[in-house]
Amino acid sequence: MKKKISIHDIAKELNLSATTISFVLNGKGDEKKISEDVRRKVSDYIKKVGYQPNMIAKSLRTGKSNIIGMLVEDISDPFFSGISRGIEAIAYNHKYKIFFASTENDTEKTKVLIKLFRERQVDGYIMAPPSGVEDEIKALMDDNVPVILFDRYLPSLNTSTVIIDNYSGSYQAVKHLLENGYSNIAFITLNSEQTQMHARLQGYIKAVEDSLCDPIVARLPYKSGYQAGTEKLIQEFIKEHEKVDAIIFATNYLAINGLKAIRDLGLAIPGDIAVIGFDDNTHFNLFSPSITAVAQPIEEIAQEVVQQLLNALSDERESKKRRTVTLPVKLIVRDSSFPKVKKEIVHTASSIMKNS
Amino acid sequence: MKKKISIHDIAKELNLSATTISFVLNGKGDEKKISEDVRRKVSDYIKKVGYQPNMIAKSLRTGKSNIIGMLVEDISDPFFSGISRGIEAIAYNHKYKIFFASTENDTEKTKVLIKLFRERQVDGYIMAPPSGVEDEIKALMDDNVPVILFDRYLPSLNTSTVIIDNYSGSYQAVKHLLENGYSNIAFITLNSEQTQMHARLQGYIKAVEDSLCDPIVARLPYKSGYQAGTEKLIQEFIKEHEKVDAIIFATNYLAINGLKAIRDLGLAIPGDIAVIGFDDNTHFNLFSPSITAVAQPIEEIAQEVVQQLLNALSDERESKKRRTVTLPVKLIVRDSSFPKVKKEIVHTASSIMKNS
DNA sequence: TAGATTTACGCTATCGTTTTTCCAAAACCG
DNA sequence: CGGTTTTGGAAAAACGATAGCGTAAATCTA
Repeated sequence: MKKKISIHDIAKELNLSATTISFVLNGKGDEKKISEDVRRKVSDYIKKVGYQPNMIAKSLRTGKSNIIGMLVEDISDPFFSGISRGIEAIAYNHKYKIFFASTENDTEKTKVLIKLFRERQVDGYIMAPPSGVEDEIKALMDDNVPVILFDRYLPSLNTSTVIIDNYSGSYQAVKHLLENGYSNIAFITLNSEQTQMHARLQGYIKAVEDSLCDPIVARLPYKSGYQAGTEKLIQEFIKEHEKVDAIIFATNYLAINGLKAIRDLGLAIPGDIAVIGFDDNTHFNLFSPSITAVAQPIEEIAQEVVQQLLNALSDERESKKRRTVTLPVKLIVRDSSFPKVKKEIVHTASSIMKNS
Repeated sequence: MKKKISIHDIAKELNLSATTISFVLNGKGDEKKISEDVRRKVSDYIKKVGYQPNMIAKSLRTGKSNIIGMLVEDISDPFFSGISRGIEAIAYNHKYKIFFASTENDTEKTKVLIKLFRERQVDGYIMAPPSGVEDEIKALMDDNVPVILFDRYLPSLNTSTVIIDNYSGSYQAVKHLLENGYSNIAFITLNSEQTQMHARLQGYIKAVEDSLCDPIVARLPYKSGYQAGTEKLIQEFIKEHEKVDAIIFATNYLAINGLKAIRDLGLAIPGDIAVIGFDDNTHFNLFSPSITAVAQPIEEIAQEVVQQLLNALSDERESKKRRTVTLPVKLIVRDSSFPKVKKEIVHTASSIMKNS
């Protein structure tokens, strides 16, 4: 590896002190009254030899790394990778780099990751945390390191948070199905106490109860591991609940497996079962039928998260303030929740025929 | 921010020298003959106060950052995020962290990113490079910094590379379609000279010519920006080529837009047009019909890339060797390329009827 | 028991910056 | 012209850890 050129090499070459080079480099020429002459000499030389400052040394000295640590559940999940993309782009414009890592929702792994990030002196954190890392996050905040949570939060902690209106998302979904003539609406979720999952469930329950119906809920094990397992479980659930005419899936992962399950059972959507997914997917409108979904505002989440973090980063006082922003969701109506009406008529007709 | 505890603080507290602490910390106790007694004292104290070494200082001193820079086209693209996920996981086990960034296939942005990474003394690079960054990559290699390319390579550069057998992928796709009775097979690709796109096109052309057919190729502008634009272009292409009975899309992005185009034209798959996508997608088997695709071995690519990089990183000599690994692809046959035979018969029958 | 060897650490320079303090010379001021 | 400011920059001390020597004390050797 070729010897990299340092600020001292430049100083020596130009018969100046490292201090002066540093000032010029950092645009403190005015403040520190460096003559135009020297400034130009320095800039020219730097350009000529292609000098690149050593950020590591800089970080060591200043205590700032200009790195943001981002912990998500799974970087290859479309929701998280979409948000990551947005965040990376904005951060890049503000001279921040992002360290991404996947927690896999594993508390221990997350702790290790936080430790790793701390060792690297990351300036701020963006996380979709698993439960069980409250102490670590608390420690960060106690040390005045900005932390922004998104997607979910930790109830016992007062943090800055960007979430979406999960409750309303489910509520809207149920209402929509009811309006379209579905009356036995099931909710398939994960057996998780994470806040976003909880809110989605509560929104569903409230909406169903408001309509004087009974909630029908399936809570699938969280770490089922194999997709096949999830699909099987959903199939069983559907078979055990014959009268269910609509299902809301609480996550994208569940929706995909649910669609497989429904397909493999030979059922029609929305003829036999209407479907709504939570968290939209680029491909949902290509499915046959296209899939109705509660869409999360990916772009806005990314923007809001970064904005909050940058604020906290730039202003000590600001970082003390903790605010929770709740972004609205949007129900994207497609064919999988098409009004049941027509179907009903046919149905009724055939029933009549049978009954007569 | 609370004052962080340093190795010297520990030394002072325990009446030892920083050196000793460092040795214990780095497991050089044996080599440097540190007594069990001292070792325990140090470890205990470290655990007690929760000391965390400052990687930045360490990096400055050692010249190694234990960071790998990874440049992909778009971190939110399923292909790239899938690979990133795999790479991150493996690297994590080897104490390496990854810096991800999206190049957006923009040469200038890529150059800036490489510069940014260099400033941070990144130990090694993994890239799916746009064209035009040959000089920067050359400079890295000249400085003995390991670089592994994947997905595509730069013909003018002798680098370590992990790619897939794009040529064979297209070839197999064409053969498969021919076997299933399709004879007017079009290829829709991007107007890009990137190696992977080029190989895919060549494989298609060779296969078509081997079968004494004429290639029918659409090269869509690379940066069409809007999806809608791409879809429109594909629609026009289809309308202009009535006899085409099968299309191979050279990328996932094209396949998705192509499917939309076909749907919006009211054409049936595979009845009117059979479809094969290059690069499989989790959702392709949920589409109706399910979509045949050439699948890339995501896991293997990630593994191979990291393995090569780790080798180069651990062994100076190894890093001089440049090898290109070509991984096989796999044609996943689904319904969108279902044999045309039956249809043909019906067709013929109806033709006869019409003609008679 | 003198000298050699081994054991168990310590000293200090160093990595490349930034930052605080300091200083000579020039400029200004009445 | 003596003293005060201003100008333009230098010197040196961090930042936190590591590495190359160095060395005192303990143990061994003959």
